[in-house]
Amino acid sequence: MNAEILGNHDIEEKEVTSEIQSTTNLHSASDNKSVHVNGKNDGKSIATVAGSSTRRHSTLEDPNFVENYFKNSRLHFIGTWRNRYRKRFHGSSNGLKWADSGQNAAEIAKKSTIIHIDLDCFFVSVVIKNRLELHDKPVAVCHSDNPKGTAEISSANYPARAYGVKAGMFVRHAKDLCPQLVIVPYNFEAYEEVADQFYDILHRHCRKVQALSCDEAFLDVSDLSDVEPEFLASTIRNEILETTGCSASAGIGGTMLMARLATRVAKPAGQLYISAEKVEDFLDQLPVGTLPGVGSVLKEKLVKQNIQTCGQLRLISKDSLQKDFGVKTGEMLWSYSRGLDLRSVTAVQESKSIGAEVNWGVRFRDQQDVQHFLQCLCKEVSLRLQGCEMIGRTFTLKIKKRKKDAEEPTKYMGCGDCDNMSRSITVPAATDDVEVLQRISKNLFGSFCLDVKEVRGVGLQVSKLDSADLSNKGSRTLKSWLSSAPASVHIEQDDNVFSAAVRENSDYNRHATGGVSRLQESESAESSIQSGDTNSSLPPMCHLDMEVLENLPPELLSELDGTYGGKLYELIEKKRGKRKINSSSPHISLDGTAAGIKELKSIPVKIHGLSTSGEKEYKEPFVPHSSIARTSNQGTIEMTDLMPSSLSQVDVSVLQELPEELRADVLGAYPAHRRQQSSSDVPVETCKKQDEEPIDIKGTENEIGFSCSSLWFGNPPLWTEKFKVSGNCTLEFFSEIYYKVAQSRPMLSPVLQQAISEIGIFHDASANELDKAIYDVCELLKQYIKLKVEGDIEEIYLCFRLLKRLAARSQLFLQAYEIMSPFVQASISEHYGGSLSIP
DNA sequence: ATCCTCCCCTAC
DNA sequence: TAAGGTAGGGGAGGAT
Repeated sequence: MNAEILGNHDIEEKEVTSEIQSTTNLHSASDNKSVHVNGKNDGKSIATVAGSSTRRHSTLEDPNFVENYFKNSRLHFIGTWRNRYRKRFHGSSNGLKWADSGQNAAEIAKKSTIIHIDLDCFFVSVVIKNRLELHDKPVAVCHSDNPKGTAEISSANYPARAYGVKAGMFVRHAKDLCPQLVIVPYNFEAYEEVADQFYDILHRHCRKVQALSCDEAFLDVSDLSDVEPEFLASTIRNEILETTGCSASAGIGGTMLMARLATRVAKPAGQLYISAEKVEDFLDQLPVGTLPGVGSVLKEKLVKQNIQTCGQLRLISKDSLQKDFGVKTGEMLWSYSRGLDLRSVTAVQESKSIGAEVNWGVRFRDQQDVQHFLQCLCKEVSLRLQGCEMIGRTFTLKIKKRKKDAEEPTKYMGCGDCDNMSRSITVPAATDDVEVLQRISKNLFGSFCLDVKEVRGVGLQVSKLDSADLSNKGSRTLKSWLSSAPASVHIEQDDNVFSAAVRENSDYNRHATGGVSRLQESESAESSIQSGDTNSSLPPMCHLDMEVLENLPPELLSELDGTYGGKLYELIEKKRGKRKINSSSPHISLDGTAAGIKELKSIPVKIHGLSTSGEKEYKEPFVPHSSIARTSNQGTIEMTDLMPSSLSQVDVSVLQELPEELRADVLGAYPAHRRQQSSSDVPVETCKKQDEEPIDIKGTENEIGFSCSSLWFGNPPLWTEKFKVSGNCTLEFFSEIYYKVAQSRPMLSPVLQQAISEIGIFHDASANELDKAIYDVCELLKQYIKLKVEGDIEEIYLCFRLLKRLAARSQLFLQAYEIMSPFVQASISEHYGGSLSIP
């Protein structure tokens, strides 16, 4: 596509070349399509006919807004075209893949011949290809023909362009320029069909085809020495015209850069070959803005330096360009201005991210609207991931928020002038699961602390992708981890953990206690937190403590905002505004919640997929980070929370300051996976008494092949007794430590940590005894891994880091560590399809 | 140095 | 009324 699309009206009318615009109601099954024109053009275009009076244009009125929106979005069509193409042609006999020729850059530059081919004003041409009577009339593609409207022209044919009609222009403006302009609606189905024909033809003539868009491709014809490139281009163009009814233009050159530049000149319905000798002349007077990669911003910068043409650009040294525009950009400018381009024609690359966003028609009244929208968006993203058979680990939520003084946008239902913000989180195991996406996006949204009425756009992007079939298991496990809960607890599937917990009072108190115990990770933690009376009503907003609010985890804050009818964020913003803060900065000034957000962003444990390696993504668990450890007088919290929305993001003292019912809500909102984890912190018998699903620690052989007997059974667990009488002083020592630090919290990590802090160097026993001790420790670890691998991988990670530290001081632990490392990897791999990296 | 996140810019 | 998406790349700046 060349560029006729886009163009942001509210800002400027930018010249664009692409032609892809779209049109259409075609796929929509809705019975109320609009029809703009019926083949007449008597100088008056025919107004849109709406079939139903209840057309819905915003998130406020249409529960299926997201879905419908994408069906009708031209930009969505363009944006997703590449994926459709990939599916259609990838692996087919057309063979998008070819072996690397192994040429070096210089050879490529010398010998290559590239053809760039591009359909002329694609979106218009396709729609009018069978309507000859329109061919010499000015025609544009647009959603609506209302001359007063703010519908955007998506593509205009050449007669229309002669009047100055351009893509991106509002219809009313276009009609000012050209009153007889004929408006035709999009026809996405036809675009797909023509694009398929187009690529069929290209593949028939050339093996090396790189698809740029539905109407634009590069062909590397260097190997086709028996065919004259110009003749080939002309053959292809003729075939395209005959088959599709649409004209195409072609550029031919020694590099992708020159081929593409040639096409611009060749349009419409022509072709141009730029030989090596003519490159310099061609570039000399070429405006810098014409170069690919130079958009409006860069062009402005260049023009400010009085650099208008490539000839002028060539006079600047590479160093200077790199200094002014960055290393890569400077290099690009330097090369392109000389016609140099080292890129080679390649098949579609692996995708690095998948996402969906909506910045039109987004209007929310309250938290509920937001949640519904996020749900739909997550569903969409999840489906796209599944469609590509990908899963991902990093989730980025993008928000458009009305600028402080921005008025209602000129464009109907547009986003207008907005501040953009984005936040991301990386989780340990990749997923495509819609529920996980929902939970995560909800948290991320909460972290922005927005007045929902100001939101004008929302997008969710998933990156750190992995192939779904490789890591299937990991995804399942992550899902079960996130959504699991003790059997007796009913968790709302509508992801409203908050209200579910409040309804279920008894469970809720119990979990609240579990939550507290989780918070008291340090030795001398004391708890004065108790659940409050949940029956009392919420305190008036004016009684809320701002600091307390701002330290709540984002999810909870957004929940609370909901219970206050969406007024809470407004209040916070207002107070914050008074305190100072440059809220006009697009660089988010959410410092009030920064603590929680920081936690959200850092994931201490990471499993990297089988295909990735060498990633570093760890947070040192022993270094207390963020305000939690800093401000808590309850001791240090060692591990950050794996998942968003954890109570561990909250300073305990903050909890204590909360009004009782809020505190109860906080504890009730404690996420499901944490509750389970917490309950597993409770001695096993206690769990049983409470009728919770007992943790399976009885002697079943698991898949990896060890007996999971009972070392961790009981409180204190059996191993402590066994170690106490082992006769090995190190083991005895561990047993003692357990009683000292872990009795209230039967976990291994505090024991290991304490061992590290109490002992400098371990005095290992004699060889004989040592073997026995190693065996005992390994057995203990094995059973512990089995116990924790599903529900608390962080704990395993932490233990192994500690173990590694112990290994430096003790032969016993060194060997245990070496023996257990492969074991823990196998276990992690089995459950998550990845490995645990212990730096 | 090298990584990461949060942007912005660009193409289509 | 109208459907301002999607994805890659790069730079700034901070963490390690």
